[in-house]
Amino acid sequence: MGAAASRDDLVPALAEVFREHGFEGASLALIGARLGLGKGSLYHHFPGGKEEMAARVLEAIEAWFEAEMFRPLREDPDPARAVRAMLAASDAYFRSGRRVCLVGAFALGAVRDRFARRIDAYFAAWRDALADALTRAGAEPAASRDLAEDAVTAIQGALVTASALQDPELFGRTLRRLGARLEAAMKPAA
Amino acid sequence: MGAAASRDDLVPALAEVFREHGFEGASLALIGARLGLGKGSLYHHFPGGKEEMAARVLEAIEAWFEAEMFRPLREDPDPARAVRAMLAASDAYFRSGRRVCLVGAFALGAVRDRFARRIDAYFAAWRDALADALTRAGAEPAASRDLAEDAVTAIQGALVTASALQDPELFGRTLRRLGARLEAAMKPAA
DNA sequence: CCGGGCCTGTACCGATCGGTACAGAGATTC
DNA sequence: GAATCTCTGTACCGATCGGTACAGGCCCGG
Repeated sequence: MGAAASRDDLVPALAEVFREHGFEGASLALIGARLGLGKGSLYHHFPGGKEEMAARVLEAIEAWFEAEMFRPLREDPDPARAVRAMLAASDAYFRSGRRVCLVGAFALGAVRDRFARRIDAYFAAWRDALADALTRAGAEPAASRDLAEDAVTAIQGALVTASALQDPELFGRTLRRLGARLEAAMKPAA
Repeated sequence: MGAAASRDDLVPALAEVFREHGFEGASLALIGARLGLGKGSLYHHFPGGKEEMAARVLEAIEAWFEAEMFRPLREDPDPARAVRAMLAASDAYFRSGRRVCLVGAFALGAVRDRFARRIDAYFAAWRDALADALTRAGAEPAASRDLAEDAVTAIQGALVTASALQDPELFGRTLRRLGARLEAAMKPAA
């Protein structure tokens, strides 16, 4: 379908193709068709081929999360607000469960090893940034780490089951449950 | 490596290959090598090709979960015990987070649509059986449904993040947190 | 000893895979 | 206006894809 109008839209469009078809399933023919580019152009912009395309996509995703979620979690003077913003940003980014997490999908597949460092870094940064915010919001450090792990896990799981059951609302319900758990932990005292 | 000794070991061995490489990544050459069979034998046992292989694998998985987890959840006269047994069975089946859920991996990929009914049925049966057990254990029906959805989601998410972070212990920690939440709900009164 | 299943390996098929080579279009620069 | 540089489409490469055809090995009942 639609050609990518601008060059800067190339990576997001690539991300969408990888999200929908996975790394192995996204053939160069398919990518070219979706981006409106022939192989010549593809290899001009990404001399490293598919591997570089995927690497650039992972890079862009990590940069987006870092700027929009992880940094606020670490630096916002109001950590509770940053936590709530994270949940809202998750709902927006994953299109309320209609979109899949590319990094999570890569983690389950055979490509995991090829991009191990980036995949690991993405989840570790998310977990650590959230734990930091929870601690700053008054939770015990140990409890914060536990809860942060729980939160990232719940979001990933919700993307899996929402996709499996074709039930996008499941994602919203999970975020609500998760929000309640996070709020409870952030209250300075029970 | 090792050839599958008996014919009955074919499907479990197939499942392992699909788990490790995904549907698209599991080529017939790879499958043949892992099962110690040539294409002739492969197509003799599975005339429908890869599609039938995957279908038989999903069938076998669903049958195992039905017998070992879902039915006990629905029928065990001691539902609380069945819930605890489910957590233990999950830990065993997924090798404490070292193994991935094939159904979940399929759900995230492009193959989802091809096996939509089976994937949907697997997760729906799990959720509904667990909700049934929780209700029988004294929880409110609405809370049971919520908690059951939460549990299946948490387990799937833990498999994603454990694989991503190469941290199998994350799976056990998630099961412990989940167990605590389930136990709390099963107490007849707070 | 022999005929006929069941099961197997192998050669082969057209299609598609990721990747390369290259010639030319279009704009820009002097 | 000629040279240059960026970007593009297309033809082509060997390898591999899923799948088919088929001949023969094995083992059985007769």
